[in-house]
Amino acid sequence: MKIATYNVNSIGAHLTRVLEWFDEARPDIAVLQEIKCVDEKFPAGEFEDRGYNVAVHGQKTYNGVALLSKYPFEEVKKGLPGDEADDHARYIEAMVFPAEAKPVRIAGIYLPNGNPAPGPKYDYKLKWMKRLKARAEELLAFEDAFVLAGDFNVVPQAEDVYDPHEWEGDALYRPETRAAFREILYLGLTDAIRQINPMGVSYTFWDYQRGAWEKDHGLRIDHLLLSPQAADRLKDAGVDRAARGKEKPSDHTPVWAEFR
DNA sequence: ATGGTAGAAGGTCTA
Repeated sequence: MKIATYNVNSIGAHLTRVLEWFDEARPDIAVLQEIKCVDEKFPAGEFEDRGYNVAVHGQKTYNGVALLSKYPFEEVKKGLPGDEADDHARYIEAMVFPAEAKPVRIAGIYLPNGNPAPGPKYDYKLKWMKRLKARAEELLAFEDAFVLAGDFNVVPQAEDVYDPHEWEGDALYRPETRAAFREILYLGLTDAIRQINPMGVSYTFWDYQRGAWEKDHGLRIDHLLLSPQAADRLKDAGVDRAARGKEKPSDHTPVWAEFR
C-alpha cells in the first residue's frame, strides 16, 4: 500500500502534471496541499475516473487540501481542532479501509509557512503546531496505524537544507520551529524518509526563484510521520524528484511511503 | 542589499 503527499501549488494550474504523476506513481492514498480552489472547482472527476474516492477541504485563492483514496474511507474531518477562529483550509483527516490490511487513519496537513518571523504569522504557525501535537496525542491514544502527511513547512535538521546558515532566521528553520516539530515527533512518531534514508539528501521543495532547482538549492519540508503501528509496516519511502524537473511544475515534488 | 518567480486575482497577498 502506497501513501503519498504532494503540494501541487494550485490544482488548476498544475492539473496535467499532477495527473501525469498519478498515472505513473499510482498511489493508493494521496493527500494534496495548496489546491487553491473551493470544493466545487476541484477536478474530482479526473481522480474518480482513475478509481479514487475524493474528499476536499477547499478555500478560495489560498491553501486548500484534498484526500484521495482507492479504498473507501469514513469519519472525514475538515479543519484542525483547537481554534474555532481559524478559517484556513489546512487539515483533512479520514479513516481509510484497505481491502487487505487493517484500517489506516490519514491526515493531510498544510502547516502555515510562518514568515515573516517574528510576527503574527509566526505566532499562528507555532500555535498551529501545538494544536497538531494535541491532535497527534489524541490519535496515538487509539493505538492504530496513522500517517500525518503533508507540507509541514519545517526543515527538521541542518542536512535538510542546502545552506542552513542562510536559513537560520527563516520561519521554516528557526530553532523554535524545529523544537516544535521535535515535540510532535518525540511523541513516538517515525519520519518515514529519515527512517529509510537516514544519511541521504531528500529535498522536496525548490523555490522558483534564483535557479534553486538547477543549483539543487532544496529543502526537505514535506513529510510523512507514522504512528508506531504504521512504522511497523513501513517497507520503503522516497521522493519523486523527477516531477519537479518537468515543464511548469509545482515548486514541491511528491513524497511517498510504502507499507506492507 | 535587493530582487529574483509563480499563482490567484484583477488589489496586492502569499509563498
